[in-house]
Amino acid sequence: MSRPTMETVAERAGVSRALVSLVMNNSSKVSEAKRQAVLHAAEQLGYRPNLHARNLAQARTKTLGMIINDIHNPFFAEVVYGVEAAADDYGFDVLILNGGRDAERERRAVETHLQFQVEALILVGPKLDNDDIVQASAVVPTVVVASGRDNPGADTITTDDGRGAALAVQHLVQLGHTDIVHIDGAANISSRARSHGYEKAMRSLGLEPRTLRGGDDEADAEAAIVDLAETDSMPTAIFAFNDLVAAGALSTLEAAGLRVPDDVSVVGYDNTFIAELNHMSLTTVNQPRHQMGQLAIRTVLERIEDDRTEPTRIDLAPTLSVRRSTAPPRKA
Amino acid sequence: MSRPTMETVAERAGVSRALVSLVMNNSSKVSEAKRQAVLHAAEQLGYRPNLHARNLAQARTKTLGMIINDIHNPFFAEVVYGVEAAADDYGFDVLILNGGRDAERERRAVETHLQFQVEALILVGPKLDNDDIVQASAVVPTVVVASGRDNPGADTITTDDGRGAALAVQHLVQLGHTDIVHIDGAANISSRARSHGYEKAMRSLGLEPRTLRGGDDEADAEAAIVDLAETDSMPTAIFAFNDLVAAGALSTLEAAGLRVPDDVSVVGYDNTFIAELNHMSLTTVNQPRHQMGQLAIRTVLERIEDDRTEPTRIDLAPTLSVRRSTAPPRKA
DNA sequence: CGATTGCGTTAGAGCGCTCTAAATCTTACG
DNA sequence: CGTAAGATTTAGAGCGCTCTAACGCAATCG
Repeated sequence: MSRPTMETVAERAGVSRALVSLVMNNSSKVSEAKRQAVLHAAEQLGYRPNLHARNLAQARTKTLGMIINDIHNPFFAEVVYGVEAAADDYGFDVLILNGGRDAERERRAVETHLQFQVEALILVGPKLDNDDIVQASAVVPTVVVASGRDNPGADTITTDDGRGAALAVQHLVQLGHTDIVHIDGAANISSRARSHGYEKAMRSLGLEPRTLRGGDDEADAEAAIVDLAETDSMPTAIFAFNDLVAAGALSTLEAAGLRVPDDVSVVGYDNTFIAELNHMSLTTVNQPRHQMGQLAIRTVLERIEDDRTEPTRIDLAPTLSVRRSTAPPRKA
Repeated sequence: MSRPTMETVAERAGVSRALVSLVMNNSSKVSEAKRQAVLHAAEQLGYRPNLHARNLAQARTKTLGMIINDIHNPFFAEVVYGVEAAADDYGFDVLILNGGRDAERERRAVETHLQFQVEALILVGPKLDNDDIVQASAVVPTVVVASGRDNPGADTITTDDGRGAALAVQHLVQLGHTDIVHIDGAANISSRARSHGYEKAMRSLGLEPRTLRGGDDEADAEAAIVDLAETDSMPTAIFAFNDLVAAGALSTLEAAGLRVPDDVSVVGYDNTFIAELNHMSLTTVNQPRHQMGQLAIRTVLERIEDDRTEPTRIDLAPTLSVRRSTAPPRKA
């Protein structure tokens, strides 16, 4: 016994299929009597419109596809809230697929979304390389929410990672640090912009940059820190790719008998709630995530309407949230 | 210029539409020559099957709908990974909708999923009440991944929250605590089971339970702690509804000048990565999240195949992860 | 060599819905 | 009372795909 269709409802209500359709889309040109009859029949039958049929018939889906780098990372969660809130305002549904931090999985996710005929693609912190993104944006309006890299052909919403990194460096230098190491984000899309920013800021202040390979999260910081400890080249401050890496640094430093911020200052990036936790109290660079999500939707919907050709680039200003993981260096 | 359809591909390859369909579903009864021709034409045209059309025609979608309580909570993220991995094995796509910690939003999410003709519903930590869940499961196989509550009509994957709470209490009592307060999860689906477990465990050890209203996350712990501090009835140990609440407790306690674990011990629930962070180092109850996700899929797919009538109830055993937020109480 | 088999291919109906154009019913007006 | 103008309602085609049944054709067999 399969689900009731419009036909079933129409029969029950004693009207035509087309009329049921009108009621379901609450058209204004239906008499109140028939409307009630239809709604009543639908209710009784537990009728629910079949979105696939509707999408096929309408040749549009009012659906957006979002792919997030990693649901595990709270940074992305807040972008999602921004996206959803905005999409809701415009009457679009948002389908979320989890990239799982894997370019290949993301590629399949893009494919799935396209087959679902989403009207636009929102890539949050994609692992995909430029080619893939360009290719996707040739099929459907695409916006990348992330940072740094140029994404020819696709719109991007970023915060100025170079500036963010500079904020971190400046803060540390003002505290009196000169030996500042950066643990980067490895292959992460935002990594390059942040490390460039860090290096540029260091050099412009006459300091020698030192960048170590990190990654996405806690575990990825460990190797770098252990390395610093073992080679006896521990700096007085560390600027990490993101809050999770910073958290990992915190743990590993402590495990190595070093205290934060007394022995080493640590700065994170993203201002996730982790940084806010009193016990972490991590100085970090803040990105306006909610706003980024909203702008992503707005950008992509604009592109659905008119079709500009030049890509939109929105670059927001990061800010620094100073907490207790940074302090002046120990006097030598 | 709209997207190419099977028709277009068929023309280009000089075959019939049906043949293209066979190739796309890689049927074995297509000659190699034609197969190549079709694939080549599809490639050239950038053809991509329209899932809506396919779903309509097949009357099945090979898609599962998942609703998670809150993407912001890392606990759910790991369940998601379990679900996705398992679904992948069975060739099902998983659509994620964010409940946003709001019953009304979840209700809409269920509706959206049903309209998308998902073949099953996976509710992770739902805010929905029983009626809604029963109603949904009347339409489509539904599994609830959460805890505690009886959900007549729907399958459930839980960890035994009563047991988990007891583990926490026993641990604290063994350390010598007798004044243990519980901050609950308010309207959360798992809240009742955990607080019942706590109360039962306390009583069975001859101790008087004290339960305070909490909530889902950091912010929700504050009022409870402030209240304890102001009424001068601070216990020697706190058992929190989840890790986020525990983290909030940690912050607020510290802000009130109390040290953890010296003045107050704190136990969380969920063993999220937050608890693991060295700086948090939270003693907490662990749930096998990944496994829960996998079992959810298995359960729900089984129900799609045969249709048993009795609901499946899988109740997994929690474990305790002891870290540095618990210690013997200060000697009076 | 005609009949049989089986493989590869195709025609055509149908999935549940929307949308246009046309049909029907009211109501208003001269 | 006839008719034009609206207001409602409906028939029917079509969205892109799958699936069943049937078709053509080459290989096989007695």
